[in-house]
Amino acid sequence: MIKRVTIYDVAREADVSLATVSRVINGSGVVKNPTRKKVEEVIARLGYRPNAIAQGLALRKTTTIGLVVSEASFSHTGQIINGILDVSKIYNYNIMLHSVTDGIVDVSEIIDAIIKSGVDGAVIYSDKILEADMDILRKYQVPIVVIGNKISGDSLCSVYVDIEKAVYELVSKYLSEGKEDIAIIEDRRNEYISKQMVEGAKKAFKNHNLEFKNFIEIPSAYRSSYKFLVNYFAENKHQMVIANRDSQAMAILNSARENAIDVPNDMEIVCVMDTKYNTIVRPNISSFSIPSYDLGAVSMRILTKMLQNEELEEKEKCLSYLYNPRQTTKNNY
Amino acid sequence: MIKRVTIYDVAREADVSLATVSRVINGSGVVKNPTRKKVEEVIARLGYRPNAIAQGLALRKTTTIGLVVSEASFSHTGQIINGILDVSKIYNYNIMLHSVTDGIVDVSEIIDAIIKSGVDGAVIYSDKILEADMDILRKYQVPIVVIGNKISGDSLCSVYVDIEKAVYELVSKYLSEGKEDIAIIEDRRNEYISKQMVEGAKKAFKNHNLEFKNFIEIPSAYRSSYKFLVNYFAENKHQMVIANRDSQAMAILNSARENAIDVPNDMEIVCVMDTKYNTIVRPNISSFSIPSYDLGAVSMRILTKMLQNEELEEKEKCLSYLYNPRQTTKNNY
DNA sequence: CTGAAAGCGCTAACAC
DNA sequence: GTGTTAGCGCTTTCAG
Repeated sequence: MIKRVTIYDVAREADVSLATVSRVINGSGVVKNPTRKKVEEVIARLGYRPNAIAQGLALRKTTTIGLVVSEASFSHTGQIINGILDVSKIYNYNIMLHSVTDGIVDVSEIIDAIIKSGVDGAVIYSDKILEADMDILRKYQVPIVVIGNKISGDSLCSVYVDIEKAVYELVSKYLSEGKEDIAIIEDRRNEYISKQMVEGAKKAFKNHNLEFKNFIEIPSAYRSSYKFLVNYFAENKHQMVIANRDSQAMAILNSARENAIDVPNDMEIVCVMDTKYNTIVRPNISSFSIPSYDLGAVSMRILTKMLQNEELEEKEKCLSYLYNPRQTTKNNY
Repeated sequence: MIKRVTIYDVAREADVSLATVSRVINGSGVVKNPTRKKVEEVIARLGYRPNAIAQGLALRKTTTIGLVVSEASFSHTGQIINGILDVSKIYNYNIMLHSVTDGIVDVSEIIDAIIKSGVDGAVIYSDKILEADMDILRKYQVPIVVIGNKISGDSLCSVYVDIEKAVYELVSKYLSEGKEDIAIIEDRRNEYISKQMVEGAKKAFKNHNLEFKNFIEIPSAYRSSYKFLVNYFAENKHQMVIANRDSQAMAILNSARENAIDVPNDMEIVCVMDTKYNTIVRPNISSFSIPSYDLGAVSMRILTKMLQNEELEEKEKCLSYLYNPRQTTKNNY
């Protein structure tokens, strides 16, 4: 950021005042047409670009929003980011990206960076940021939209998919068909979702006067759940198993095949997150489709509304999922 | 960004001057210990955080770097982003994320945003940003690191993997075994890589006095290459085919299975990008492993060096790949 | 319709 | 050691 052409240069060159230049670049106030033309010509000639930092200082807003994610490499997260990026472009916001990587960064540093950078708002998609952290942000007047958790508050909204309900409905269906040996696989990378899945199952079981107990936790000794699952399903079998991530569902599928368990006839599999891999793998994996891109896009849209004090119809926006029965389940419903 | 506690508040409360406060928060200059203590106490009590925007203005640098990617949802891109994020945390840089999505954003807007935001530097991983665009950035003194293309210049470095060489070696190996029916699948989303792959193959063929001609282009009518490939391999077969993305390799695998083509005995498949899905799918897909995370991490590291005028051992950094023969190829070498 | 001037919050000479 | 002050580049009253 060495010497660049500034508004002074433009003003001098066009023989007008700073104020006038400022008016033409912002379209604020009235400027006579010839004056405007002249200024615009100089701007073009000099290749002047307003310095957003200085604007930020003067206006006390940055048209930048902070985005916090846990892990950028999941396809689901990528989609969310894409959604946010696309909408933010439309409303001319910049995105400051932060990630909560265990070990390298701790949450307090991120909070710090967010506050210092003076973002106008933030979108958070991460289990790792807790209520307490968000309190700090709110103290600094940062409007926040949370993705994935149903939560709201003064300057806090959320966009989520009701996973609990999804699982509840699915499990209920199976129970009413008399299939009671249903298991849910933990997703250590998404504790919150795992919890919701279990809640949904519990409710469904309770309705049938049964108790849900097949929550399969991944022992922490395993670096990847994949390894564990391949072992587990070499020795265990359920009528139906629900996993969160595609790779988990695939692990189950693989070990089923290796152990001559027929999917879907001996064991059915449903995956919560829907990614393209679910339809690439054979058999195609039945799954809910969680609208990742929309989660991102909608949350960004809501944030823009908050920032412009527009009316919000609801602070907790629930996006609907679709159930896509494919080849790992027996009944299409 | 409403009224926040400023350096003035701290100075007044601690009964010292701005300069002193500035000195303690920056660790610059010398401050007597009791004074320092007092200031630190006030800072803590008031919850003061320096405003990075104002700092940016005063210092004419932002400790923010711009990151441009084509598409955030590929696992490969996600890994690159993770690498960049981790390193940027270490050196205390913020990341401003931009994506070049066809239709929604055009490149000139991104260039504009980057310049206006006054980033200290930029990392670009996108085929869509051309030389001409980078020239503009350089005119504005933005040091740039490009990922994926071998390129360099005044304030321009790059980090890449020599895909051409990888393919050259692989193809040479096959040719020397007398396997000449080798095909390469176009990846429309990564034209540059496709081009390199073809170059590598051409050279290898030329060495054997042969001509490479099986570059399979995906007709633009197809929204996804997956569909096309399933059709193509229902009617065609090669001794060996090389694809770039995992989903393409899987498409080939699927249609091979459906058409009773035995992989690897009737047809071998190699994928360039290595993702976890390559080892999840059965048979496991042989592939090169392109160190995505490292591409990101190294490029960010180089950028920090450029920004601090540290010595750079090379402006075009080539990262090495590994070849992982798995179950879609016959020979392990 | 346009210009002058006072900040926005912070840093960095330069004094004291 | 610590305080004073002049910017950094821009916006926005308030006069004219």
